[in-house]
Amino acid sequence: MEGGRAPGHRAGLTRTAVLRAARELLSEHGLAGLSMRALAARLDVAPNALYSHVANKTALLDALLDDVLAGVETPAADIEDPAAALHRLMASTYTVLLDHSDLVPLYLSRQGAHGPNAQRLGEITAALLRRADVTEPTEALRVLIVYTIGFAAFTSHLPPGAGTEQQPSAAEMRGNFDRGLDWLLTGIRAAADRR
Amino acid sequence: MEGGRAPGHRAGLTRTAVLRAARELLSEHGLAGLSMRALAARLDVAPNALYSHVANKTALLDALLDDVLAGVETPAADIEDPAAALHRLMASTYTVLLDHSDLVPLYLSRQGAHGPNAQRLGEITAALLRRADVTEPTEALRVLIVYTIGFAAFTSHLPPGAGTEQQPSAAEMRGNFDRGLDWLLTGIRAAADRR
DNA sequence: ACCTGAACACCGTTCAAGT
DNA sequence: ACCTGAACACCGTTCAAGT
Repeated sequence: MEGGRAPGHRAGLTRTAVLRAARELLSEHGLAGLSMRALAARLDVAPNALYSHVANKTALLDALLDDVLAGVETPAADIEDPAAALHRLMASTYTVLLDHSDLVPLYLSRQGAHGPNAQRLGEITAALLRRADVTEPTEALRVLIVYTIGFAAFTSHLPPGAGTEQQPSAAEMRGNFDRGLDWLLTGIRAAADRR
Repeated sequence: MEGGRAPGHRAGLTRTAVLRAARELLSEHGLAGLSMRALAARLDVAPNALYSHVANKTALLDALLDDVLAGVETPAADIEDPAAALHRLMASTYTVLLDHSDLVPLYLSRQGAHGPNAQRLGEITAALLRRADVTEPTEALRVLIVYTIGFAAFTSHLPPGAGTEQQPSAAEMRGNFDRGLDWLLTGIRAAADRR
């Protein structure tokens, strides 16, 4: 009687609740811990009840992937220095991906997300590349995306105590990412200037 | 009596035979089809018999990963143009990875292979970077490896009939890879020249 | 419309026992 | 040393049935 939106005695499961529980399960137990059965158990529901709210596990994961990208910091459309803005945009993407490192392997196996957030980021990046007079903005966009997700995938799989030659620390990888991003953007602009 | 090396009536399983069967299973049914049970069935053996020859599934996959790298074409140690040799080496790696596209996701989740073949390739690449007067050969090496495996991972997951804006064809991806590799090597050399 | 019980067709791995 | 039978503790998904 006090405003609860579930009138009856049913579980009152929601798609939103399913996705939230999936995120919690993921951050607590990793990708391996996110099974449909574990998810159902956490929601006090039979495993197959989930299929009333998500088509299947793949669809659930796709929704999770696109949601994460909402956290990427995007520059204003009329920013002065498009080259610097490109660096910041990719760096922010890298940060956000690593904040959800359990999901990173999935970005790779699906070639990124494809929901509304992913689409928006792609358009912003393409616009910046055009404003930076890059001759092949479509190719450069793909290279930057692959580079960023690939690097995040490598970094996300580091074991907790790392710092050897074979297993660099996350901080070292971050440094490598930034340096490589500079090299890439330098090379892209050199090609544009040469035209 | 005619030279068979298995004297008795046992299966006569070998580590080599297990690995070979795993490669066959992989190329025929993909990574999802490579289960320990399917592998045992193909070898007419109980599932747990495999554990006499490989420690577990992870060890089996690690061996598979390093084996593939034996196919990468390496330049002579005294090649004239180290920059061009670097491009060819990474391009050959990309080709070899895509020839075994089912394994590519595994390279990522384990940050490359770590067997003898992987080690040898790493040393050759590092030597080329030093000969090209790159100021940070270790960082450049990691960036190149991540770039190559990352790109292969993207390409390897393309659905058979591809060619749209969202889903480029494998040929387009190959072009993107080469262009991006040029950009990267250009940026790396620009940093070296600037010093 | 949403949820349950039960089942189907699988996994990787371990253990005790045989030869 | 190598293999088997049997089991343990899981998976994702579907189907028929209930409310």
